[in-house]
Amino acid sequence: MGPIIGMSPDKKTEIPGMQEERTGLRGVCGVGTLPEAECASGPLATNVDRNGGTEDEELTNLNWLHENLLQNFTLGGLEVQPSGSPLFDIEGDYRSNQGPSSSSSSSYSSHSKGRERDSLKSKPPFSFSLLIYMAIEQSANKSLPVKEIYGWILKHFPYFSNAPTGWKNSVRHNLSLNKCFRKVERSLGKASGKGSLWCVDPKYRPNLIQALKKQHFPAAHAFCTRPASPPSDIDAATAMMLLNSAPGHHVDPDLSRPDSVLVSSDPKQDHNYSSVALQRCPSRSSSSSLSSLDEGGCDGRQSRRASSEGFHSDEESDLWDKRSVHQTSRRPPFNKWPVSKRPRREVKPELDEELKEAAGSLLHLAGIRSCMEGSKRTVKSTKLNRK
DNA sequence: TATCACTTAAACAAAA
DNA sequence: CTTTTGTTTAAGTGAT
Repeated sequence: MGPIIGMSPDKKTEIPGMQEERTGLRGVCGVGTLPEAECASGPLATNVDRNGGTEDEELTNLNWLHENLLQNFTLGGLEVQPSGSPLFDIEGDYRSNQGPSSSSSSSYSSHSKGRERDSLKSKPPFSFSLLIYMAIEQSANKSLPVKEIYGWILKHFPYFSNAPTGWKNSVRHNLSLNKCFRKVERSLGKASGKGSLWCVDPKYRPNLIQALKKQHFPAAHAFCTRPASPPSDIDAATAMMLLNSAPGHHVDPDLSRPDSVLVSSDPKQDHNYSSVALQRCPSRSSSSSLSSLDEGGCDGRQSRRASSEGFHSDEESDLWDKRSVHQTSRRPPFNKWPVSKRPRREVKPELDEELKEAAGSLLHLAGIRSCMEGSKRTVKSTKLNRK
């Protein structure tokens, strides 16, 4: 049954060391708790980017971070980026907006063009789960039918437009299996149409956000020990509650700033999308199965293997910690930087500077001050924790 | 080497 | 009847 010949065709195209990351995360970045941007179908973004340069990956990546995070990664605040936002264009077609991207993008722009094409070819550094999450979060109603999810992905990651259609299957597969996504009947809203709407289970949102951040830029969380805030919209309360309740999460109540970046102070907290063990989706049959262990109740047939589909809920309470820790590194974002196999831990001194800069801007943007110290500590503690 | 997270493929059923 | 959507199962890859 499964693929026998080394995965899908497109997979072959990607070179394990230099592919995905370059893609366009840019656009996506704005995800988080997106406000009710009304963009469900009208995506917001216009992107720009393409980062990924081939040559200067590190710098490039940093630039990417800088720009992206700064301009778009407003968790929760992201909102609709006017198409004018240069940085929000993940798509391959570097739309006209590449104007001088604001801030510091000088370097970026200089390279960006060269990389545009890359983003078209490279795979997004996000897992399907995150892509779906982003799509949903950016929708006006925070729920989308699969078709629109496809559309969002295509729009933001042109890579898929050329990829074999299998990715759609993967998307559906994820929707079905990930506990993070819930199917809701489409009653209001789009009256007709096939299928149901899919939304993110609020319980898992914080985790998704964390995961997203980690994938974006693993070191990003280190920049802020203190999470900024969730979006200013209604979800804020929920998100805060969730985050606060989660171990290590502290959300600044005030952060209603749209552009704040939400970061977990706890390194462990990452991307265990399934934070609190809970049963998910009542509406879903076995989907949740992701973890037969945890929600054994749901369906147990997905045995261990299936459980690996991601997002498990913790079987053991402490699982969250254990898993999240390494989950983070699972899909290294820009990973596979030539620099080293473990981008996250080994930060070169030069990079450090870059990081600091980026961090500074980021923090500034997020309205967070003086977290560098904290972040440093966080980094250290992270390391310690990992041990 | 085992395990985990994630991806991809495919079969199938149900709905539109 | 065809296409889309949703669910499941199986297997491969890569990282730890």
